[in-house]
Amino acid sequence: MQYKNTLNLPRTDFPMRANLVAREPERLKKWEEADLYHRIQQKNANGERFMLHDGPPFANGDVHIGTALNKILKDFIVKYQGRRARNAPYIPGWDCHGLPIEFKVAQELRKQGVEDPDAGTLRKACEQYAFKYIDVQREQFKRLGVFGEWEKPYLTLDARYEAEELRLFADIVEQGFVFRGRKPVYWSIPCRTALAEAEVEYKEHVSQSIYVKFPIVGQPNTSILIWTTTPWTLPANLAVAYNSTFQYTQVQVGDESYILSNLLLDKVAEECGWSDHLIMRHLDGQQLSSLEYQHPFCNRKGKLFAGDAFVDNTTGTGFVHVAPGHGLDDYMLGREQGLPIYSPVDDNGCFAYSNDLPREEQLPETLIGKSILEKNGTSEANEGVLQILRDNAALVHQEDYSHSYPHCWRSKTPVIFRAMDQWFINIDHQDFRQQALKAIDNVKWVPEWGKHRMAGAVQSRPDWCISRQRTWGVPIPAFYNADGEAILDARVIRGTADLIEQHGSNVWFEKECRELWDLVRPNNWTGSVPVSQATDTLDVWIDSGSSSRAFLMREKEWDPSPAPSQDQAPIKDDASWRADIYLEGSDQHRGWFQSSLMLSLAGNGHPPYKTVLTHGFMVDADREKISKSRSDQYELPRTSEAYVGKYGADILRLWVSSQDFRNDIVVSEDRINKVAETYRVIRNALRFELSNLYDFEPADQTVHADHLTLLDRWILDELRRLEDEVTAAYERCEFHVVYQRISQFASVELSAIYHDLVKDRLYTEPAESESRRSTQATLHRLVTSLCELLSPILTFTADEAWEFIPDPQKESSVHLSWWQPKGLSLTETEKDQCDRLFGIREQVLPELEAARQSKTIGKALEAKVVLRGKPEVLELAQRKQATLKEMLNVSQLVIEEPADPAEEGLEIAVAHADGAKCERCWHWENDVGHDQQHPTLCGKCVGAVSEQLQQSPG
RNA sequence: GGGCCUGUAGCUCAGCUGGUUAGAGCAUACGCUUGAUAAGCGUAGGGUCACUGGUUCGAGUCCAGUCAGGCCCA
Repeated sequence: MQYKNTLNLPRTDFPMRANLVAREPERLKKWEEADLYHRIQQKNANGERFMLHDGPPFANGDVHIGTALNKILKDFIVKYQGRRARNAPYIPGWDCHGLPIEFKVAQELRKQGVEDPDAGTLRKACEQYAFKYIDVQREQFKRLGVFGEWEKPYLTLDARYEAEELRLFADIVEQGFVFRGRKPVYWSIPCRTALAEAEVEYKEHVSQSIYVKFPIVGQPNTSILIWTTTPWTLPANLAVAYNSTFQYTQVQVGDESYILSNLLLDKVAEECGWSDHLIMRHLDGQQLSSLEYQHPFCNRKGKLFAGDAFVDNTTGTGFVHVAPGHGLDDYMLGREQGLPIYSPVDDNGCFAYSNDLPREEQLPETLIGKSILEKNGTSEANEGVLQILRDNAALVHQEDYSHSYPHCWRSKTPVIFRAMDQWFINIDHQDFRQQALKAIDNVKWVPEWGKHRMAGAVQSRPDWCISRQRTWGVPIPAFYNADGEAILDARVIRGTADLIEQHGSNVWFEKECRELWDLVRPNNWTGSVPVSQATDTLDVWIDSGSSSRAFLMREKEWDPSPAPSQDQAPIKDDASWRADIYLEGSDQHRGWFQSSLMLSLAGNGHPPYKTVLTHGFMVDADREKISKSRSDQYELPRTSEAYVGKYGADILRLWVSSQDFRNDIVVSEDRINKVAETYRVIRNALRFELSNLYDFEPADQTVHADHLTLLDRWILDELRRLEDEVTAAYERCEFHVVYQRISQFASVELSAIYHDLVKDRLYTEPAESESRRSTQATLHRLVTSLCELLSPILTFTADEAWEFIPDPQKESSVHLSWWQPKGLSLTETEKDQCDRLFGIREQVLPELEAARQSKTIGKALEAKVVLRGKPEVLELAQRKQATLKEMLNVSQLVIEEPADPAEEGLEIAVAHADGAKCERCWHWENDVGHDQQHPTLCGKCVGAVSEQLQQSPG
């Protein structure tokens, strides 16, 4: 007879192999058909509100693995909150405007032969492009198992969004934050256009490197020696920068005396061919700051300032000529020191007078009209300046200098830096910077250093340049009058917002000025009449940074989830619209976190968030940043799709959970493979539990907690601890703690101990026996709880396992289930008993191993363990002998008094078990063969088999 | 160059306010099992806590510096 068939061996259709890549899409479809996200929202509609506000990714390209990480982390939080019955919607967003799209689209249009598209054409194409990638990314995000309002995301190109953004902007304008100023931008002369960083290509270029004498006022024949590689910027020179940490030296060369950096002296002397220069004295920053110099060919004087940030010791003379209209460092220094942003260059790239200085202090007339654009390697402007320097005997040295220099991506010519009129937000308006710092203090930052970093960023940030000479963005609703003066008025902006809400922002670019003005002009307008509208767009950081107004404050319009029922009291807090949490990479301290804070604080009076959580960046296996230039060395492209396609979303999600995201995140195949091992351990533990519940009906077969066996109660006490710790970790968003705790619980408490020990009773006891039902009731609680605890992370697997749990009462998906603790607490007595019994086990296990090593036994069931000790030592072992025998997993346990009564402690002996091996339960028993009908069975199994035969005869 | 942060076994993490021979899990090696079997169990090895110096009776834990790496700024 096949006694194996009389055992209650595990059965389940829950597969051991996950095959996630193939199976996950099926489950996604199922969720979609069931409208699962909305069902969760319905169920939690009356729960406590928890709003995680999505930082909108840029609608461009495939989802990068780093973006996937961000979305998965957000999903952990939202899913956890939902499982705790909180009303936690997730409305994803997309950042749709901006240069990368415009740049890409312009290239594509050029390929189609459209050289200079008008604004309307370009914007239409950009919009299409953005929508295309919203679709692409939406599918990729959904594939990750992220739940959300995918079909109704918030988009920064949405007319409603743009309108609200402008209304927020109007409020800020009204308060006087916005002013017009000048700032240098990249300028392409042939294209007659400003360029953004992304439109600039760095190429090798040969420039003229020159040392120029700047005579010191009041010290005849004494000059500071400056260095530049752009002679044409000299007419715009207004200052000289030194480094206050360097030492400077005055040297005598013939009749002339020069001041320069001590460390660069030898190099300069060699280049200039000084053979017998004499060091006269050393100067420090203090002394330099009191000097004044005469411009070498313009009728004005300048001062020296410390510019430690950009004056270095590797090239030049240690003095950098400063032209605030022609360089970013120069501009910053100029702003600090209150210098004019002087840029005597017109749109054609030719020298021209400007309004920023009195005419008599400006450049010599002979230079006017000379072009900076290079032809065959030389430019009129450079040559003109060099000639004047030579004429004035101010040129000390000149040579060719090859270096990397920015070029226009279209015309391939070197770009120039040129100051242009821009709109700015004055960060210090009405003490705003201090207000912002105070607000930062009242936000919770996780990790805490985020606060310092944010404060540091706000402290040092310059005024915010918010205008861009671009087309694909929200227009700045400014006009110009006949005198070229700009008109920026809050009422006009609000009028424009209304217009845009109706027609979209293309209307601004498509309508003639007069028509537009008629539509947006305030009724009581008394100002000048515009002749043209501005074509600048707002910095895209204004777009996403306005989401507090455009999304959070009008969130009900974006979130179609059911509203809470009437009986809930409305929230009185006047800042109830604030998001509970923002979660983005640490780069956003200077990006979205900051733009959102500044705009919301200025426009809404509050920060937009209560808590800001940051995650680190992805790095390679060798902890270096992921770089495109090394992409061919990587196993997989760094896209979400590549990883999902190879491992499945749940492995990717588990990998995200496995690392402390506040630090850098290491991404490598090796790492993910290790996580996949953990996944298998967890999956197998679930499978074992499910496979032993095939004949369990929780409704009428469950065993009350009080009647469970000690071992069952013990594991449920462990489960309670797990539930507490995991829940606390979820609350703190420490998902790596969840991962560690659950994976260790699965491999130690469950697999190595509990599952291993209860197999015997599950398989060999009669199906209906109390101890088996007790264990099944316990397994049922375990697997239910594990599915719930895992569901935010293993979104697919937890739901898959959930379906196999026998329970007619349960929700149709684990994601609809509110967490109920399934653990329990042992009494003090029980706890003490368990501690001591496991203590004995700890001592016996090594002895069993020794017996195995010496081939006395193979598996533990072949062993007989003899414990000897004083009665008081063995009292518990005696009382709980059956439990202890089970815990040791041996066939025979003998408890004896010691041969020598003086002997202290516990003596352990292991021998081969007596009797014969029972064919059915594999225990070694002395009563095997006592039954005639079942000569190979032990007495217990004879009983079990007979019972079974009676119940199902035949 | 500046600001912020990180650096504990091959990997992922613990290690609270400084206190006995630095802990888990995974991975590895070697056994056992073959009734969770492309599974399960056991045992073992593996760390000068990045480095150097300091404070202290005592430091992975505090301080200073160095090195490596990350984000941001310049």
